[in-house]
Amino acid sequence: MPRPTLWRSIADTLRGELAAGQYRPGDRLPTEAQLAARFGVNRHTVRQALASLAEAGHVHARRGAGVFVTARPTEYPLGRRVRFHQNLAAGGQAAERRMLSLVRRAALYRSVFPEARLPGILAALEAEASVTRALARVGVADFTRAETRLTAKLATPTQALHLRIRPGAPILRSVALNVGPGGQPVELGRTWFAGERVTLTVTPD
Amino acid sequence: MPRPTLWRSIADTLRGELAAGQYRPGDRLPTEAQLAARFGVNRHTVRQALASLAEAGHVHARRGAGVFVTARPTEYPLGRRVRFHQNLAAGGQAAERRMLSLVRRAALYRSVFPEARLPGILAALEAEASVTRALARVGVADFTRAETRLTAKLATPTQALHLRIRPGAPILRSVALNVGPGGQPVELGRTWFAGERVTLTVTPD
DNA sequence: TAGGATTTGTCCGTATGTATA
DNA sequence: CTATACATACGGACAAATCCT
Repeated sequence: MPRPTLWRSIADTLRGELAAGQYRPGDRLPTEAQLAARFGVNRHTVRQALASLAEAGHVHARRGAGVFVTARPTEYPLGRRVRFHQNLAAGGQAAERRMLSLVRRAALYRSVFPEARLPGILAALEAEASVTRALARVGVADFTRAETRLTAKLATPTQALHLRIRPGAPILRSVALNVGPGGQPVELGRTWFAGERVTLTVTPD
Repeated sequence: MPRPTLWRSIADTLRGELAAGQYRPGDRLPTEAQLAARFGVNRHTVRQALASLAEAGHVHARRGAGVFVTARPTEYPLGRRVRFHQNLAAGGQAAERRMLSLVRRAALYRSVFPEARLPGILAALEAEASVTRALARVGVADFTRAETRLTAKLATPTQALHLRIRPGAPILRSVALNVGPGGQPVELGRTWFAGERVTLTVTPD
């Protein structure tokens, strides 16, 4: 449990008001100065709270305009076409970059590879930053997800550190079995998602 | 394209040095004060640059210890080529029976039905114990899961009571949109699973 | 084991720039 | 053009965690 700080409690309060529907998607929040006056703190303290809400995808700020409630919480679709929703934040390319950076730190993974079946996979993994490219290097041109198991856990301190959430926060654990074209297992991947930031979306074909 | 700012250029410089291997995973960066002196800026400006690197998963700070290079960049493991299917509904296979049995002892339901589209659904729900049979009674012979959104949460005291877990335990929230044969929405079902007891399995068709 | 030095985290205040309304 | 509102950058002070003697 993280120590209660001013900006954290302010963020919690605002998040609660967002969840309660006090502000609806697209609404503009009070200005930073107004919020600072309301909570009796410096404007920078409010900014830190707003920054955490923006990081979680709940709001987004537009210079000169205000801080607006994000249309929808962060979603990650698991459908046949894995694409990021662009209507997430009404900002265009800036929103896209923010989304990508958000995703990049919203999950942890640990994979197990069958070295007996895939000679040279370890060297390939060291040479390539991408698992996909490493698999391609040892002859697995394509792979598909054969099974995914999902469960909810609490973040350990180590996981919280890497996911940039607080220890004990809810996380989503995914264990996925990826198989090659012939159905042979090529990777058993465990992934931990920051549950408060990520929503997995499953859609049938 | 973001305007070049001081903290951005500092972050770019540091990111370049990380990429160049000047600092290796696990290494400690110079202190904020040292970096501030090196770049000739205020400590807070360095902090903003470091925050952006931390957000991207490149470094992480430990109070009293320093700022360290992240062991492994947090790469998103779900590639765009990975296809997901979902087998939690519409099949009547063994997976569904297992699913239902799990649900019975470890999950809570709350459903929303479009009464305007389904006249008599409320009466049918009162008469039938099964949602499926209630829907059949008002003319929806079959329905499929159009979309499922999954996220991890913490159990509220009320949820904990019903799920027989402790408050604050991890739970898996599922929001499923069920549609009829014509694609019309027939049920929006929210389900909370006891995360420590339940594993959802997603398998291709 | 104790305590002081180091280092990051939080909070305040002020000033100025830049985009928006 | 003017006023508003967020963004950046400066500065100082203290708290909290860690490290080292």
